[in-house]
Amino acid sequence: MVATRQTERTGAAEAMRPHDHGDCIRRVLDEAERRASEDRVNFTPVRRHALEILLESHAAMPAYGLLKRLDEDGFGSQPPVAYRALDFLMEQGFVHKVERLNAFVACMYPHETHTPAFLICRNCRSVAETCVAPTPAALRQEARAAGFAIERSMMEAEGLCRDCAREEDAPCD
Amino acid sequence: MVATRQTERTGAAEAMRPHDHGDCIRRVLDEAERRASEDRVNFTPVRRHALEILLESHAAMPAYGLLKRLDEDGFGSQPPVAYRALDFLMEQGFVHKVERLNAFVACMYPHETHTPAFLICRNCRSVAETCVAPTPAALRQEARAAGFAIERSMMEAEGLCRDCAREEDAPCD
DNA sequence: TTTTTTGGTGTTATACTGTAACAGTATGGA
DNA sequence: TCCATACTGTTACAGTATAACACCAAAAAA
Ligand SMILES: [Zn+2]
Ligand SMILES: [Zn+2]
Ligand SMILES: [Zn+2]
Ligand SMILES: [Zn+2]
Repeated sequence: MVATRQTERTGAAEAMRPHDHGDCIRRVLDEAERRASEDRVNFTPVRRHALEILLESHAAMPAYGLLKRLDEDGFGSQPPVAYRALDFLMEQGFVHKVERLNAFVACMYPHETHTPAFLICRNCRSVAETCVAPTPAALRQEARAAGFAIERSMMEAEGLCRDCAREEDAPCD
Repeated sequence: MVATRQTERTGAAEAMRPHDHGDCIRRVLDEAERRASEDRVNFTPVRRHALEILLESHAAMPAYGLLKRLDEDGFGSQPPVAYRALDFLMEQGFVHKVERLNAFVACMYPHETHTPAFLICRNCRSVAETCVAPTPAALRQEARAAGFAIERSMMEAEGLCRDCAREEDAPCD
Protein backbone atom coordinates (compact mmCIF):
# COMPACT_ATOMS: atom_id res chain seq x y z
CA MET A 1 0.00 0.00 0.00
CA VAL A 2 1.14 3.48 -0.76
CA ALA A 3 1.75 6.14 1.82
CA THR A 4 -1.68 7.55 1.26
CA ARG A 5 -0.83 11.12 2.07
CA GLN A 6 -4.19 12.73 1.79
CA THR A 7 -4.05 16.46 1.89
CA GLU A 8 -7.71 16.59 1.05
CA ARG A 9 -10.02 14.19 2.74
CA THR A 10 -12.88 14.21 0.30
CA GLY A 11 -14.53 10.87 0.23
CA ALA A 12 -13.84 10.15 3.81
CA ALA A 13 -16.79 9.07 5.87
CA GLU A 14 -18.21 12.56 5.78
CA ALA A 15 -21.68 11.39 6.57
CA MET A 16 -20.62 10.91 10.18
CA ARG A 17 -19.17 14.36 10.51
CA PRO A 18 -20.95 17.70 10.42
CA HIS A 19 -21.19 18.92 6.85
CA ASP A 20 -23.38 20.90 4.49
CA HIS A 21 -25.83 18.25 3.46
CA GLY A 22 -27.49 20.49 0.91
CA ASP A 23 -24.23 20.17 -0.97
CA CYS A 24 -24.47 16.38 -0.88
CA ILE A 25 -27.96 16.47 -2.32
CA ARG A 26 -27.22 18.94 -5.11
CA ARG A 27 -23.99 17.27 -6.09
CA VAL A 28 -25.42 13.77 -6.28
CA LEU A 29 -28.69 14.75 -7.92
CA ASP A 30 -26.92 16.75 -10.60
CA GLU A 31 -24.54 13.94 -11.32
CA ALA A 32 -27.38 11.41 -11.52
CA GLU A 33 -29.27 13.65 -13.90
CA ARG A 34 -26.21 14.03 -16.07
CA ARG A 35 -25.41 10.34 -16.18
CA ALA A 36 -28.98 9.32 -16.85
CA SER A 37 -29.21 11.55 -19.87
CA GLU A 38 -25.76 10.56 -21.03
CA ASP A 39 -26.66 6.85 -20.78
CA ARG A 40 -30.08 7.42 -22.36
CA VAL A 41 -31.88 5.75 -19.49
CA ASN A 42 -35.35 6.70 -18.47
CA PHE A 43 -35.12 8.73 -15.28
CA THR A 44 -38.88 8.81 -14.69
CA PRO A 45 -40.61 10.86 -11.97
CA VAL A 46 -41.03 7.96 -9.55
CA ARG A 47 -37.38 6.99 -9.93
CA ARG A 48 -36.17 10.53 -9.47
CA HIS A 49 -38.38 11.04 -6.47
CA ALA A 50 -37.19 7.81 -4.87
CA LEU A 51 -33.63 9.06 -5.15
CA GLU A 52 -34.62 12.42 -3.67
CA ILE A 53 -36.19 10.70 -0.71
CA LEU A 54 -33.11 8.57 -0.08
CA LEU A 55 -30.95 11.67 -0.34
CA GLU A 56 -32.77 13.39 2.49
CA SER A 57 -30.38 11.81 4.94
CA HIS A 58 -27.39 9.51 5.15
CA ALA A 59 -29.37 6.95 7.10
CA ALA A 60 -30.26 3.73 5.32
CA MET A 61 -33.94 3.46 4.51
CA PRO A 62 -35.83 0.16 4.31
CA ALA A 63 -37.80 -0.49 1.14
CA TYR A 64 -41.10 -0.23 2.94
CA GLY A 65 -40.10 3.09 4.44
CA LEU A 66 -39.38 4.39 0.98
CA LEU A 67 -42.68 2.93 -0.22
CA LYS A 68 -44.56 4.75 2.50
CA ARG A 69 -43.00 8.03 1.44
CA LEU A 70 -43.66 7.41 -2.23
CA ASP A 71 -47.27 6.60 -1.41
CA GLU A 72 -47.71 9.78 0.60
CA ASP A 73 -46.40 11.69 -2.36
CA GLY A 74 -48.84 10.03 -4.72
CA PHE A 75 -46.68 7.48 -6.49
CA GLY A 76 -48.53 4.31 -5.52
CA SER A 77 -48.73 2.09 -2.51
CA GLN A 78 -47.73 -1.40 -3.61
CA PRO A 79 -44.33 -2.97 -2.94
CA PRO A 80 -43.30 -3.24 -6.60
CA VAL A 81 -43.41 0.56 -6.81
CA ALA A 82 -40.52 0.81 -4.39
CA TYR A 83 -38.61 -2.26 -5.51
CA ARG A 84 -38.73 -1.28 -9.17
CA ALA A 85 -37.44 2.17 -8.44
CA LEU A 86 -34.71 0.70 -6.26
CA ASP A 87 -33.73 -1.84 -8.90
CA PHE A 88 -33.33 0.92 -11.42
CA LEU A 89 -31.36 3.15 -9.09
CA MET A 90 -29.06 0.31 -8.12
CA GLU A 91 -28.47 -0.69 -11.72
CA GLN A 92 -27.44 2.87 -12.46
CA GLY A 93 -25.20 2.89 -9.41
CA PHE A 94 -27.15 5.74 -7.81
CA VAL A 95 -28.14 3.68 -4.81
CA HIS A 96 -26.53 0.88 -2.80
CA LYS A 97 -28.17 -1.76 -0.73
CA VAL A 98 -26.73 -2.09 2.75
CA GLU A 99 -27.14 -5.82 3.10
CA ARG A 100 -26.60 -5.95 6.81
CA LEU A 101 -29.63 -3.69 7.29
CA ASN A 102 -31.80 -4.72 4.37
CA ALA A 103 -31.91 -1.05 3.63
CA PHE A 104 -30.88 1.39 0.95
CA VAL A 105 -28.72 4.50 0.72
CA ALA A 106 -28.00 6.96 -2.03
CA CYS A 107 -24.48 6.56 -3.32
CA MET A 108 -22.28 9.48 -2.36
CA TYR A 109 -19.83 8.87 -5.19
CA PRO A 110 -21.99 8.19 -8.23
CA HIS A 111 -19.38 9.57 -10.59
CA GLU A 112 -17.35 6.39 -10.50
CA THR A 113 -18.10 2.71 -10.39
CA HIS A 114 -16.68 1.30 -7.24
CA THR A 115 -16.75 -1.31 -4.54
CA PRO A 116 -18.73 0.45 -1.87
CA ALA A 117 -17.62 0.21 1.72
CA PHE A 118 -19.88 1.12 4.60
CA LEU A 119 -19.48 1.97 8.23
CA ILE A 120 -22.73 0.97 9.89
CA CYS A 121 -23.62 1.89 13.45
CA ARG A 122 -25.36 -1.03 15.11
CA ASN A 123 -27.03 1.32 17.56
CA CYS A 124 -28.44 4.21 15.52
CA ARG A 125 -28.12 2.53 12.13
CA SER A 126 -26.43 5.52 10.59
CA VAL A 127 -24.37 4.65 7.55
CA ALA A 128 -21.30 6.28 6.12
CA GLU A 129 -20.03 5.33 2.71
CA THR A 130 -16.34 5.68 2.14
CA CYS A 131 -14.73 6.02 -1.23
CA VAL A 132 -11.36 4.63 -0.28
CA ALA A 133 -10.24 1.32 -1.66
CA PRO A 134 -11.95 -0.95 0.81
CA THR A 135 -9.01 -2.67 2.36
CA PRO A 136 -9.33 -3.46 6.02
CA ALA A 137 -6.46 -1.10 6.77
CA ALA A 138 -7.88 1.81 4.82
CA LEU A 139 -11.27 1.21 6.33
CA ARG A 140 -9.80 1.19 9.83
CA GLN A 141 -8.19 4.52 9.13
CA GLU A 142 -11.43 6.01 7.83
CA ALA A 143 -13.19 4.68 10.87
CA ARG A 144 -10.65 6.22 13.20
CA ALA A 145 -11.02 9.57 11.49
CA ALA A 146 -14.79 9.36 11.91
CA GLY A 147 -14.61 8.20 15.52
CA PHE A 148 -16.21 4.94 14.51
CA ALA A 149 -15.33 1.71 16.32
CA ILE A 150 -15.44 -1.28 13.98
CA GLU A 151 -16.58 -4.45 15.70
CA ARG A 152 -16.86 -6.76 12.74
CA SER A 153 -16.80 -6.61 9.01
CA MET A 154 -17.13 -8.71 5.93
CA MET A 155 -16.64 -8.58 2.23
CA GLU A 156 -18.79 -10.18 -0.40
CA ALA A 157 -18.07 -10.48 -4.09
CA GLU A 158 -20.71 -11.63 -6.51
CA GLY A 159 -20.09 -13.00 -9.96
CA LEU A 160 -19.97 -16.25 -11.87
CA CYS A 161 -18.12 -19.38 -10.88
CA ARG A 162 -16.17 -21.30 -13.45
CA ASP A 163 -18.92 -23.81 -14.19
CA CYS A 164 -21.66 -21.25 -14.57
CA ALA A 165 -19.46 -19.09 -16.78
CA ARG A 166 -18.94 -22.11 -19.01
CA GLU A 167 -22.69 -22.58 -19.31
CA GLU A 168 -23.25 -18.96 -20.28
CA ASP A 169 -20.58 -19.17 -22.95
CA ALA A 170 -22.05 -22.34 -24.39
CA PRO A 171 -23.16 -21.88 -28.02
CA CYS A 172 -26.24 -23.98 -27.32
CA ASP A 173 -27.70 -21.32 -25.12
CA MET B 1 -7.50 -24.85 -17.01
CA VAL B 2 -4.99 -22.35 -15.94
CA ALA B 3 -1.59 -23.73 -15.22
CA THR B 4 -1.50 -22.02 -11.87
CA ARG B 5 0.94 -24.51 -10.53
CA GLN B 6 -0.61 -25.11 -7.22
CA THR B 7 1.60 -26.96 -4.92
CA GLU B 8 -0.55 -26.10 -1.96
CA ARG B 9 -3.20 -23.47 -1.88
CA THR B 10 -4.61 -23.87 1.59
CA GLY B 11 -6.97 -21.11 2.43
CA ALA B 12 -7.72 -20.32 -1.14
CA ALA B 13 -11.27 -20.62 -2.34
CA GLU B 14 -11.07 -24.38 -2.16
CA ALA B 15 -14.81 -24.76 -2.09
CA MET B 16 -14.92 -24.05 -5.80
CA ARG B 17 -12.30 -26.62 -6.68
CA PRO B 18 -12.46 -30.37 -6.41
CA HIS B 19 -11.36 -31.43 -2.95
CA ASP B 20 -11.94 -34.04 -0.30
CA HIS B 21 -14.95 -32.60 1.40
CA GLY B 22 -14.91 -35.23 4.10
CA ASP B 23 -11.75 -33.54 5.25
CA CYS B 24 -13.53 -30.18 5.44
CA ILE B 25 -16.24 -31.67 7.60
CA ARG B 26 -13.96 -33.51 10.01
CA ARG B 27 -11.56 -30.62 10.36
CA VAL B 28 -14.23 -28.02 11.08
CA LEU B 29 -16.33 -30.22 13.32
CA ASP B 30 -13.34 -31.22 15.41
CA GLU B 31 -12.24 -27.65 15.80
CA ALA B 32 -15.74 -26.52 16.76
CA GLU B 33 -15.96 -29.29 19.34
CA ARG B 34 -12.61 -28.31 20.77
CA ARG B 35 -13.39 -24.61 20.95
CA ALA B 36 -16.82 -25.16 22.43
CA SER B 37 -15.42 -27.22 25.29
CA GLU B 38 -12.53 -24.83 25.74
CA ASP B 39 -14.89 -21.86 25.96
CA ARG B 40 -17.34 -23.76 28.18
CA VAL B 41 -20.26 -23.08 25.88
CA ASN B 42 -23.14 -25.44 25.57
CA PHE B 43 -22.83 -27.25 22.27
CA THR B 44 -26.26 -28.89 22.48
CA PRO B 45 -27.56 -31.54 20.06
CA VAL B 46 -29.66 -29.15 18.00
CA ARG B 47 -26.74 -26.73 17.67
CA ARG B 48 -24.32 -29.45 16.71
CA HIS B 49 -26.74 -30.92 14.23
CA ALA B 50 -27.38 -27.53 12.63
CA LEU B 51 -23.65 -27.19 12.06
CA GLU B 52 -23.47 -30.68 10.61
CA ILE B 53 -26.24 -29.85 8.17
CA LEU B 54 -24.54 -26.66 7.05
CA LEU B 55 -21.30 -28.58 6.63
CA GLU B 56 -22.83 -30.98 4.16
CA SER B 57 -21.92 -28.65 1.35
CA HIS B 58 -20.28 -25.32 0.64
CA ALA B 59 -23.53 -23.87 -0.66
CA ALA B 60 -25.21 -21.26 1.49
CA MET B 61 -28.39 -22.52 3.09
CA PRO B 62 -31.39 -20.30 3.92
CA ALA B 63 -32.69 -20.40 7.47
CA TYR B 64 -35.88 -22.08 6.41
CA GLY B 65 -33.98 -24.73 4.51
CA LEU B 66 -32.04 -25.49 7.65
CA LEU B 67 -35.28 -25.50 9.62
CA LYS B 68 -36.80 -28.03 7.25
CA ARG B 69 -33.82 -30.33 7.73
CA LEU B 70 -33.86 -29.92 11.49
CA ASP B 71 -37.56 -30.69 11.52
CA GLU B 72 -37.11 -33.84 9.44
CA ASP B 73 -34.50 -34.93 11.91
CA GLY B 74 -36.80 -34.39 14.85
CA PHE B 75 -35.54 -31.10 16.28
CA GLY B 76 -38.70 -29.04 15.94
CA SER B 77 -40.47 -27.18 13.20
CA GLN B 78 -40.76 -23.56 14.31
CA PRO B 79 -38.54 -20.73 13.01
CA PRO B 80 -36.93 -19.96 16.37
CA VAL B 81 -35.42 -23.45 16.34
CA ALA B 82 -33.30 -22.56 13.35
CA TYR B 83 -32.62 -18.94 14.24
CA ARG B 84 -31.52 -19.78 17.76
CA ALA B 85 -29.11 -22.40 16.53
CA LEU B 86 -27.79 -19.99 13.92
CA ASP B 87 -27.37 -17.21 16.46
CA PHE B 88 -25.33 -19.48 18.65
CA LEU B 89 -23.19 -20.75 15.80
CA MET B 90 -22.54 -17.23 14.55
CA GLU B 91 -21.64 -15.98 18.01
CA GLN B 92 -19.09 -18.75 18.26
CA GLY B 93 -17.79 -17.93 14.80
CA PHE B 94 -18.68 -21.38 13.48
CA VAL B 95 -21.08 -20.01 10.89
CA HIS B 96 -21.26 -16.86 8.78
CA LYS B 97 -24.26 -15.21 7.26
CA VAL B 98 -23.90 -14.42 3.59
CA GLU B 99 -25.85 -11.21 3.55
CA ARG B 100 -26.26 -11.02 -0.18
CA LEU B 101 -28.14 -14.33 -0.11
CA ASN B 102 -29.81 -14.18 3.29
CA ALA B 103 -28.26 -17.55 3.81
CA PHE B 104 -25.74 -19.25 6.04
CA VAL B 105 -22.50 -21.18 5.59
CA ALA B 106 -20.25 -23.03 7.94
CA CYS B 107 -17.01 -21.15 8.48
CA MET B 108 -14.09 -22.93 6.87
CA TYR B 109 -11.54 -21.26 9.13
CA PRO B 110 -13.06 -21.43 12.59
CA HIS B 111 -9.67 -21.54 14.25
CA GLU B 112 -9.19 -17.82 13.92
CA THR B 113 -11.38 -14.76 14.18
CA HIS B 114 -11.41 -12.98 10.89
CA THR B 115 -13.15 -10.73 8.43
CA PRO B 116 -14.77 -13.27 6.17
CA ALA B 117 -14.68 -12.75 2.42
CA PHE B 118 -16.93 -14.63 0.06
CA LEU B 119 -17.07 -15.38 -3.61
CA ILE B 120 -20.73 -15.89 -4.43
CA CYS B 121 -21.96 -17.25 -7.74
CA ARG B 122 -25.08 -15.38 -8.78
CA ASN B 123 -26.13 -18.32 -10.91
CA CYS B 124 -25.73 -21.44 -8.79
CA ARG B 125 -25.38 -19.64 -5.46
CA SER B 126 -22.29 -21.58 -4.52
CA VAL B 127 -20.15 -19.79 -1.99
CA ALA B 128 -16.43 -19.97 -1.39
CA GLU B 129 -14.93 -18.44 1.70
CA THR B 130 -11.39 -17.20 1.40
CA CYS B 131 -9.07 -16.74 4.29
CA VAL B 132 -6.91 -14.09 2.69
CA ALA B 133 -6.95 -10.57 3.98
CA PRO B 134 -9.97 -9.32 2.10
CA THR B 135 -8.44 -6.59 0.01
CA PRO B 136 -9.86 -6.16 -3.45
CA ALA B 137 -6.54 -7.14 -4.96
CA ALA B 138 -6.16 -10.29 -2.91
CA LEU B 139 -9.73 -11.21 -3.59
CA ARG B 140 -9.25 -10.74 -7.32
CA GLN B 141 -6.29 -13.06 -7.21
CA GLU B 142 -8.23 -15.71 -5.30
CA ALA B 143 -11.04 -15.36 -7.77
CA ARG B 144 -8.71 -15.79 -10.71
CA ALA B 145 -7.24 -18.93 -9.18
CA ALA B 146 -10.75 -20.32 -8.70
CA GLY B 147 -11.89 -19.37 -12.20
CA PHE B 148 -14.42 -17.01 -10.66
CA ALA B 149 -15.40 -13.78 -12.42
CA ILE B 150 -16.17 -11.01 -9.95
CA GLU B 151 -18.88 -8.68 -11.20
CA ARG B 152 -19.38 -6.57 -8.13
CA SER B 153 -18.43 -6.53 -4.52
CA MET B 154 -18.93 -4.62 -1.32
CA MET B 155 -17.60 -4.35 2.15
CA GLU B 156 -19.56 -3.65 5.28
CA ALA B 157 -18.21 -2.88 8.70
CA GLU B 158 -20.46 -2.78 11.72
CA GLY B 159 -19.70 -1.10 15.00
CA LEU B 160 -20.49 2.02 16.96
CA CYS B 161 -20.41 5.56 15.69
CA ARG B 162 -18.88 8.29 17.83
CA ASP B 163 -22.18 9.48 19.30
CA CYS B 164 -23.43 6.03 20.18
CA ALA B 165 -20.09 5.10 21.72
CA ARG B 166 -20.36 8.20 23.91
CA GLU B 167 -23.79 7.12 25.09
CA GLU B 168 -22.58 3.64 26.00
CA ASP B 169 -19.71 5.06 27.99
CA ALA B 170 -21.95 7.47 29.82
CA PRO B 171 -22.08 6.80 33.57
CA CYS B 172 -25.80 7.63 33.58
CA ASP B 173 -26.62 4.57 31.55
C1' DT C 1 -49.76 3.98 -41.84
C1' DT C 2 -50.30 -0.14 -39.53
C1' DT C 3 -48.19 -3.50 -36.82
C1' DT C 4 -45.11 -5.06 -33.49
C1' DT C 5 -42.03 -4.66 -29.84
C1' DT C 6 -40.30 -2.61 -25.85
C1' DG C 7 -40.33 -0.53 -21.50
C1' DG C 8 -42.73 1.36 -17.82
C1' DT C 9 -46.75 1.26 -14.56
C1' DG C 10 -50.92 -0.54 -11.65
C1' DT C 11 -52.50 -4.27 -9.06
C1' DT C 12 -53.24 -8.70 -6.75
C1' DA C 13 -51.55 -12.32 -4.50
C1' DT C 14 -48.09 -14.84 -2.33
C1' DA C 15 -43.52 -16.44 -0.76
C1' DC C 16 -39.67 -15.78 2.07
C1' DT C 17 -37.13 -13.94 6.20
C1' DG C 18 -36.89 -12.81 11.00
C1' DT C 19 -38.48 -11.65 15.91
C1' DA C 20 -41.38 -10.83 20.23
C1' DA C 21 -43.19 -12.95 23.92
C1' DC C 22 -44.48 -16.29 27.09
C1' DA C 23 -44.64 -20.94 29.03
C1' DG C 24 -42.15 -25.05 30.28
C1' DT C 25 -37.98 -27.68 31.74
C1' DA C 26 -33.48 -28.76 33.50
C1' DT C 27 -29.49 -27.55 36.15
C1' DG C 28 -26.71 -25.76 39.52
C1' DG C 29 -25.79 -22.86 43.31
C1' DA C 30 -27.23 -20.13 47.73
C1' DT D 1 -35.78 -25.40 49.43
C1' DC D 2 -35.57 -21.45 46.76
C1' DC D 3 -33.77 -18.93 43.15
C1' DA D 4 -31.16 -17.77 38.97
C1' DT D 5 -29.76 -19.14 34.56
C1' DA D 6 -29.89 -21.22 30.24
C1' DC D 7 -32.08 -23.81 26.88
C1' DT D 8 -36.36 -25.37 24.52
C1' DG D 9 -41.46 -25.44 22.73
C1' DT D 10 -44.92 -22.76 20.71
C1' DT D 11 -47.86 -19.05 19.00
C1' DA D 12 -48.33 -15.08 16.73
C1' DC D 13 -46.76 -11.58 14.02
C1' DA D 14 -43.68 -8.15 11.59
C1' DG D 15 -40.79 -7.15 7.81
C1' DT D 16 -38.76 -8.15 3.14
C1' DA D 17 -39.26 -9.43 -1.66
C1' DT D 18 -41.08 -11.38 -6.00
C1' DA D 19 -44.30 -13.62 -9.49
C1' DA D 20 -47.60 -12.75 -12.63
C1' DC D 21 -50.83 -10.47 -15.36
C1' DA D 22 -53.30 -6.45 -17.30
C1' DC D 23 -52.71 -1.89 -19.22
C1' DC D 24 -50.56 1.83 -21.67
C1' DA D 25 -47.51 4.73 -24.48
C1' DA D 26 -43.71 5.47 -27.21
C1' DA D 27 -40.34 3.62 -30.36
C1' DA D 28 -39.12 0.56 -34.04
C1' DA D 29 -40.25 -2.32 -37.84
C1' DA D 30 -43.08 -3.60 -41.62
ZN1 LIG E 1 -24.51 14.76 3.54
ZN1 LIG F 1 -21.22 4.36 -3.74
ZN1 LIG G 1 -15.22 -28.90 1.27
ZN1 LIG H 1 -14.94 -17.81 8.30
